Amino acid sequence: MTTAQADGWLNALAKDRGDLDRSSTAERVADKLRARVLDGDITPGRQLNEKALGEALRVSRNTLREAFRLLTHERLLVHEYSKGVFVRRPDVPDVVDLYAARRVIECGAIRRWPDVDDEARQAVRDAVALGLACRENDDWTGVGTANVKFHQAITALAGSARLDEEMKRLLAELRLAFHVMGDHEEFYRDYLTLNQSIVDRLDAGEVRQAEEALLTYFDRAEKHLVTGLGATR
Amino acid sequence: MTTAQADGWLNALAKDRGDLDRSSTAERVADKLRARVLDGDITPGRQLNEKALGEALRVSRNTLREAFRLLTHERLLVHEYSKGVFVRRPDVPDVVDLYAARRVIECGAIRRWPDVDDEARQAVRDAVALGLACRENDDWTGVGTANVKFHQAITALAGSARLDEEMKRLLAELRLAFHVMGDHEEFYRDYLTLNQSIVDRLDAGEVRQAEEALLTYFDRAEKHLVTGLGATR
DNA sequence: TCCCGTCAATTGTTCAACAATCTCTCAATC
DNA sequence: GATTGAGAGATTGTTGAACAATTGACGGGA
Repeated sequence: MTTAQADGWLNALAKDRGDLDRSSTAERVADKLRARVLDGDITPGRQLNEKALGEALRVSRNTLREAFRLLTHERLLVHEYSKGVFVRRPDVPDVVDLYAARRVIECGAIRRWPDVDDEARQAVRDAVALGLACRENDDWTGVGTANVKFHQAITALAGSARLDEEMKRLLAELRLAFHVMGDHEEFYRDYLTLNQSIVDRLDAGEVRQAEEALLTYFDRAEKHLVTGLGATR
Repeated sequence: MTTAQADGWLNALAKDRGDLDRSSTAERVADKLRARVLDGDITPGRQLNEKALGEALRVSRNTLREAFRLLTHERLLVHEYSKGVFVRRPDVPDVVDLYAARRVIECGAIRRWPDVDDEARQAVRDAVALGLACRENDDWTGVGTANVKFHQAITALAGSARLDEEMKRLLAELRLAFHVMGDHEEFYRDYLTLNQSIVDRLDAGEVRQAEEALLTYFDRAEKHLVTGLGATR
């Protein structure tokens, strides 16, 4: 047996284990593609050619196809048999589905507010503060990512890593929808103040009202996207 | 243009389109493996050897690896770099995480009861009825699957296909946990009566009480699994 | 205009090969 | 006896090539 002190070192090391986990080539390729897709560099609906992409990234077709599989399961790509993979292009039913899911998950999570530890709560407050700071500097991209952080922090209140993962996927998909209709960043202005009011109500112990405000946010954002997408067809 | 009658044929055919969608070999392989894993034929923790499995199923390693990717994303398998894939073996933190997610999703979904159409409600009632019928015949496996159907029907109240998919994954993972501790089917007896009371309260318009009963179910099931899993180490 | 082959391009699938990595065994050492 | 190190064998990671199957576009003919 080791000493208690040695155990402390071991535990500390165990925390860093993640850094040691090498990733496969397919995962690294997926990382690169994911970034391109989420930044809108590869526009929704566009096909990803296996041969061309494989040569550009210097990986074999097999490895590239593994990366495609990963991103398809993240719903960033869609796979049509014998046709290839395309960047997902969310439509109106998709958006409705996504917000139905968000309403359930985030409203369910926000109710846990009184029960969770303060670290989780602080993450929610920090996200709003970050958004305010970014607005101060007219950094609207920053406001957008802060908004994503806010909703991830809300989800984290539930205390489920699996739910956090799913929310990450849902938000990524919504980002695609924004790209389809051409990201009008000024809308974040409204959302930011709404987030602020949600936190205020939470801190005032008015969880029920905070949930209502959250639902208002969802209604507004959903309508925003639905009308925006409807105009593109 | 075709006649209205021809359009009727077309619409009828369009419904069968799903059957025509060929699935890739990898997906069919994944289907077979999924069934084996969920039935407990391949026990949690066991490694899946690429060469041996590929020869047994008569598919190439590449195709098999694609199937592995699919099941890994469904959380039925875990992939360790340079080591291979293993049947997931949920532990106590996994179970806690899973139930945290279920609490949020299913409680959020059940609140939609007053708003949803009757078809969705009937699915919930049918699942309970199916469970009762199976118990009548001492078909405890059937009671188990009816219980799964019940919770899927609850989730479906939210009206999000994405949420339904996620719940399917969560429940599959829980099935693995049951296999780890050795499925004691008699426990379903309690769950069935609890489900019954949930439906009764819903039909009485007592949504709030139904949610409480659901939470009771989660607490009991979680404790059941946690103690069961704790005993295995 | 519509129908129907033809053909090039792309994807689906398999195979073989080699590199990288892990695991097990067996000594050697302290 | 416990630990360390080297080496062999097995398994996975990745690639490139090959061929079959499918798609989509092009153009000829009615």
